[in-house]
Amino acid sequence: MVRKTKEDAELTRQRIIDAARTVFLKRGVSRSTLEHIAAEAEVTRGAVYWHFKNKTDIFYALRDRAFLPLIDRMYDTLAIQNDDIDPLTQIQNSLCDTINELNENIEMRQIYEIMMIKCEYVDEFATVLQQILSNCSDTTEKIRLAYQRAKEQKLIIPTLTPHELALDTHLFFSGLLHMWVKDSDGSRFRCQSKTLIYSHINLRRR
Amino acid sequence: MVRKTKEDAELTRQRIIDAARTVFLKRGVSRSTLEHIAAEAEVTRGAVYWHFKNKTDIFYALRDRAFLPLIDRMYDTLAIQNDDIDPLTQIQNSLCDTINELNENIEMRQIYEIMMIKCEYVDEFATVLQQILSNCSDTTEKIRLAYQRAKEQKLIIPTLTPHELALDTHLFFSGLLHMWVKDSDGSRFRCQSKTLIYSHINLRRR
DNA sequence: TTATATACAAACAAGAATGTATGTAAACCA
DNA sequence: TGGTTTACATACATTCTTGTTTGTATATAA
Repeated sequence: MVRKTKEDAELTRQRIIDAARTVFLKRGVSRSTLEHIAAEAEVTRGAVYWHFKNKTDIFYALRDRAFLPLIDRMYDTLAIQNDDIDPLTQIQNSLCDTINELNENIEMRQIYEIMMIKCEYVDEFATVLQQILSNCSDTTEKIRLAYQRAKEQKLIIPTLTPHELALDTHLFFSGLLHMWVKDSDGSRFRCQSKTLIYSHINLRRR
Repeated sequence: MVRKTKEDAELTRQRIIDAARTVFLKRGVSRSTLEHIAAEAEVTRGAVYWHFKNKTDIFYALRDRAFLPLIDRMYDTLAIQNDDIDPLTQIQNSLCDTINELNENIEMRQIYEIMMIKCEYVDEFATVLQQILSNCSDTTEKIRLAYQRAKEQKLIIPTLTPHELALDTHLFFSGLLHMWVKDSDGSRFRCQSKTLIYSHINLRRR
C-alpha cells in the first residue's frame, strides 16, 4: 500500500513532525536518529527522506510550527492599543497569556522544552540563537512602548526609565520561561507563575 | 616516552579536561568524540580512557571544576553578615561579582556556555537539571534572607514580601545569565549587565 | 636490583547512523 | 487507458564512534 493521495502524504508529513517532537523530547535532538523518528511515526526512513532533507530540516519544521506563532501572539497582545485597559495590565496579560498557552498546549510546551534544554546550539543550529536574540530585542521594544504609555499616564513609579523597566521585565520573563521548562514536575515555578508575574508588575505601580 | 610521573599524569588529566572544554564549546557535547578531545589534548584515546570512564565522566569533571565553585562563591557573598554594608547593596554586589567572574574568567565563561546552550539534558545528563533547580532554591532563599534584613532596616518599598522580591530577583538574574551567554558578541547584554543589576535593585529601594 | 604497577599508545572488533540508489504500486493526468 | 509522476519501502555502501584488548617503556616500591 504505497502512493497515497496528496492529503495522505501531507498527513504522514505531519505525523513525522509529531514523531520527531516525541523522539527529540525523549532522547534529545542529537541522539535522535531518523530511524527512531520513522519508527515512532510508523513509517520507514524512506518516507522521512522523501519529506525532509535531513534531521535539521525536521527540526526547523518543528520549530516553525509552534515557536514562532507564540512569539507572534505575544507581539499582538502587546501591540494592541486599547484605552479600556491600562498598559501595565496589558504587559501582565501578555506574559500570563504566554504562560497559559504553555500550560494548555502540550505541543507548544514540548517544543519549548526541546528548544531550551534538549538541543545544542552549534553549527547549523547556531543561527537559531541569533534569531532568538533578535526576537528578544523586538519583544523588549514592544514592552518598552507599553511602559512608555504607562509613564505618560503616570501609572508607574518614576524611579526607572521605560527602557530600563522593559529590560528588567524581559529578563524576568526570560528567566521565568527557563525555570518553567526545567521545573518539569511543576512544583516550584509552574504552579505560581502568574503570582510571580503579578508581583513583578505590581512592583512598578505607583 | 610513556609512563610519566604522578605529577605528569595529573597534568595530562587536566589537559584532557581543558581540551574537552574547547571541543565541547566548538562542537557541542554530543558531537564531540573522544578522538576530538584526545587530538586537542595531543594524546591518544588510550590516555583519555585511562583517566576517564567515558565522555559523560569528562563532562562532570569539567562541570565540577568551575560551575560549582561559582555557585559557592555567590552563596558566600550573600551570606556574609556585615553591618557596614546594607543588604540591598550586598545582593547587588553578589550579582555583579558573578558577572565579573564570567567576564574575567574565560574557563568559567566557556563552561557556562557549554552547560547552557551546548548540552542536551537527557538520560545521564538529566540529573544535572535537578541539581540546578536545587541550587536555585538555595540561592533564592539566601536572597530572601537578605531582603528580610533590608525590610527590617526599612530600606525597601513595602509593596512586596521578601519572598516575592527574592523570586523576582532570582528570575531576573537567571534570565540575565542566559542572555549574557547567548549574547556572544557582547553588544546587547554583556556590556550593560551591571547597569541592569543596578536598575533592578534600585527599583526596590525606598 | 628486580618485580610490579602505571600511564599511556596502537590495534581491533562491532555496531550505529547516514545518505543514496533502486524498486514499486498506486494516483493522477492527458 | 496508458504513461508519468508520486510517495513511499527496501537494500546497500560508507563513515563514524565506541569500548576493549594488547603491547610497552618506565616509575616506583620492596
